[in-house]
Amino acid sequence: MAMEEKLVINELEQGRELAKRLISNLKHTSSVESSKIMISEILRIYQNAILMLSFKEDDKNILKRSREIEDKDSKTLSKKRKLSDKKTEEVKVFVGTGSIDDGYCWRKYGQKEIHGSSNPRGYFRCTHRFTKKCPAVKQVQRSDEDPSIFEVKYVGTHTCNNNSTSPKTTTTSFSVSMMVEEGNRVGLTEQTEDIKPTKTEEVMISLEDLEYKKDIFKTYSFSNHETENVGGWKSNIFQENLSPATTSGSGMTSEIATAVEDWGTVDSCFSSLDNIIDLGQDLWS
DNA sequence: TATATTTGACCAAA
DNA sequence: TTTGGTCAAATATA
Repeated sequence: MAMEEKLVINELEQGRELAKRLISNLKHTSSVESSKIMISEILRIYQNAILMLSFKEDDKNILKRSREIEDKDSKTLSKKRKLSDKKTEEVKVFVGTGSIDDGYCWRKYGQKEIHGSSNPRGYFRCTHRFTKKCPAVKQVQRSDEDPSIFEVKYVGTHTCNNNSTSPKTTTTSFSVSMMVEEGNRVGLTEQTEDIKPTKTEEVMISLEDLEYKKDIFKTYSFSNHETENVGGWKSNIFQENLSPATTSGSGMTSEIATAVEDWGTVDSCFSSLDNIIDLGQDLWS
């Protein structure tokens, strides 16, 4: 049985146990608050399980689509713009919920103002681009229509297998405790998708959805730290309004730094997700 | 000191 | 010529 499946089962079992305790609670106590907390936990656990399954589906989609495009011919490369060809050779498409943080390490290498868009687009490459010749690239841009939504475009296939041992090693009991500590948000996430029928498709992910993913990732201990990430890294997915030049920043840097410090036990590879999430929390507050 | 981010410049496609 | 994507030097951070 795959690790992901075990984790999902573990989540569901916890949900069942909590439901039992809730029943007992309702029989023997009159504490409405404790019952509410349990209901909240149960809903979160099931949401976790759903999202974990979503991740698995995403992986299948990636593999399927990558195979479809793999046989394209390569062109002669100029010294620059190496990645331009990758767009026609390998396009990873994330469909569904689990897409923005796939457990890979991303390093920002550029940011551009996009014509007709009020928000800049950030360019990220796999951290292992040079060490493992991993060609994966992704672009992240805040939606004009809804600033709380990020449009994420994945280009290229990971050859680093960086997430092969990722996340999924610890028990989920920790996740529950983290969730309780973090608040009482309950209910299903609302997600918008915009799958375009082009070679590169985009997925729009709500920050609320990311918050739930953050909860999930906190359930894991990340043991596959690459040596090049030992020191950790702070990357803000987006920076805006720092300068009016072709590239600009967003004033999120300090928030991100704080966020990463507060989440020190988590693999730095996930800091990009954390950055997005923290921005989202700012939006909510 | 090593690693990550910022950002102006460069390049190619449209 | 405009625009999007990338490079790489400068800068920031741990």
